[in-house]
Amino acid sequence: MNNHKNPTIYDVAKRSGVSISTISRVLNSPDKVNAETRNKVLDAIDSLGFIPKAEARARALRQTGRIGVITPFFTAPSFVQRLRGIAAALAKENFELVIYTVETAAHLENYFASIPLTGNLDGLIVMSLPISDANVKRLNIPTVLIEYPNETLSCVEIDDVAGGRIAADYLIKKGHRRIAFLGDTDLPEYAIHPVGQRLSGFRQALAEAGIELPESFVRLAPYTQAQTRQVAAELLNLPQPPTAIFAATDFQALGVLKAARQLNIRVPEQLAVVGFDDLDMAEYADLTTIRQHLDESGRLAVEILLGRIADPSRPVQHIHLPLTLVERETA
Amino acid sequence: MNNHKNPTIYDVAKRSGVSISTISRVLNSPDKVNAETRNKVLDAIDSLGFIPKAEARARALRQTGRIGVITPFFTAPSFVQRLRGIAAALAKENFELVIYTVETAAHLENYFASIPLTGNLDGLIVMSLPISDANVKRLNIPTVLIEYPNETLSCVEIDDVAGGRIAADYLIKKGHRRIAFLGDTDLPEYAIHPVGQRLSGFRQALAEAGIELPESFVRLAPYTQAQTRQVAAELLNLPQPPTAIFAATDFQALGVLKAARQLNIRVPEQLAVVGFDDLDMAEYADLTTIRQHLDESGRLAVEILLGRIADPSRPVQHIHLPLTLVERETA
DNA sequence: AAGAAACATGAAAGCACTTTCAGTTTAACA
DNA sequence: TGTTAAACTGAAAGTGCTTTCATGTTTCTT
Repeated sequence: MNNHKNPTIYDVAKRSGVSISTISRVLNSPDKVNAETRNKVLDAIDSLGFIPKAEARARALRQTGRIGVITPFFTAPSFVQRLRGIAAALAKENFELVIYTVETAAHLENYFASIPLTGNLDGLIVMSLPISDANVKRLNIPTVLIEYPNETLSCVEIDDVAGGRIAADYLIKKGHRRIAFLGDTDLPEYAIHPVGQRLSGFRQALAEAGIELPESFVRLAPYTQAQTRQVAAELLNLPQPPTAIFAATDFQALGVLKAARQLNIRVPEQLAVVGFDDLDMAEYADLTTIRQHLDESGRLAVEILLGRIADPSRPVQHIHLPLTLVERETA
Repeated sequence: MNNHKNPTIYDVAKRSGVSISTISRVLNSPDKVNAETRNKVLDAIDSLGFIPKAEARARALRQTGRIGVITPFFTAPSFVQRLRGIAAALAKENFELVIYTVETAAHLENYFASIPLTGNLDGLIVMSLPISDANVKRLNIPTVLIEYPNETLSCVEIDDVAGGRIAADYLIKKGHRRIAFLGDTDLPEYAIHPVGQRLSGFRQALAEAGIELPESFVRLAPYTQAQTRQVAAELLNLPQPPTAIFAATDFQALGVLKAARQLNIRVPEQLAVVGFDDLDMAEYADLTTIRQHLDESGRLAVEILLGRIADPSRPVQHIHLPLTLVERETA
């Protein structure tokens, strides 16, 4: 009857003509069962391909650890690259990787409500997402935050403000005076907004150097190639166009490069472009950019987390990953 | 009494003065419970430190709400894009995504040995990895293969041979006669080799059109930008260089474009380039390519898998995703 | 104000096993 | 042959949770 389903110990019992108790005994204390009966049962188990589930589960939950990652749904390449660092570090340690992608604020709230209770995890990494103090309090497992600071939790932070400064300083040093900013507007309410920070560092550095940043030079575009190109083109078609553009994201920097190419503007001679992230793509495009060590940030988060799991008494760590300028051909 | 033990929902029920059904409800469908009652229950849960036992839940539910994906370690962007499709589809259905990354053959074998026993998954997706008949037999949960055919398991297949033909036919139609192929050599023993198939389709189509494919026009390079560029440059520096190159992968197509740019070879006027995959990057680079609907393949695999989980009597499905040529600016 | 519809809750029946307890065999021994 | 201890085995009572069904309560119609 129950032919190709998942067999239970009832099926085995029927098949071997004994009661379920005996099956259970064969499994758990074989010596208490008559050898003949035992063999009959074992045969039945084999022929049915029976796998005792509870036991398997128990073993699963004990032997291999599970760590969860809550991440914005990975459209942006930078998330993926961080995730890659996490996966790499985890694979080495024989931990399972459970991924929770969030697409709405409710989604996120939901995860925070249920994961600590029911997630069955040994540790949690929250990637590029904000977490309220209330939710922090609810967390009953070791947790590491990436790209979001918190007093009581370990974090791997990126100093986006400093990143903005680095970009500005570099462009200023190169002699540029008309420098524009291009960021993204995709700011779903549940996400964090590093772009704003990058802009603010950028602003500060320009101000300190006594360089004006007209509002027409600060542009935001949705996070798509087409729209970024469009906005970049507007910038470049200004009567007094910028001689340099700092894009808050490599992905958008690529859009700028593309727009420049279409307008026959030579890079870096007529237009310097600096990105942010140092995605894999940046190397392909020879993009000068601010590297934030995406892979590394993931790896580091895992390291801290596993340390904490192994020894919960370890102190909370707040790590600031250094940003570095990668000088390539676009600026 | 049961003071510092592991509290159960019975304890919570007693503490909050409601029945266990209500506890279960606030855990699983909070909106079905009066807010006041819910808060009482939540308080009790908090103060008891109650954590529902996953095993009991899984037993009652007869499913775990977790589906696993075995994937090659995601260096190649195409894996990630497929994964994205999977994650998107799964999140909608409220399933957890557990990722197992494979880096060695032993690793893979290991997963196949342990996952059926211990994985405690409702279903499994095996992405771009081969699976032996012996391992197929061991699998005791619904499984869908991506990019690898199997008689007894559902699969989402890519017709790489046809893809190679499409590329060749297109370039031939465009008038090219000296057409080269650039594939990758990173063929770890555990992985599948779609590039070989693409080459073979490409070869066939050329042969049928009576066009010669000299061995010097078939080049393989490791899957890195630098080495791809190098090999592409060699191809382009041949005394009789090709007028078109079919790269087995978008990632490598980008390398070719880059090499051409460095050699001041105009694309598509002097050199046509066709890629394969249609990665996000392809759009940025305006690359003409063979689209294999990566996201879609992931989504589809999930759909089939969940269908099978819901109703195991559904027949095995073998889906061939259509390949389409996306004509952009490089050929 | 009566009846309908919508809500909120609890009782109880699973789910797939484990374990205790008591009954039945069997084998050994006088 | 009759006892008896040892060895087996099954019935049944858990285990912690979900879910259906039924019963009470509200709230809404008209």
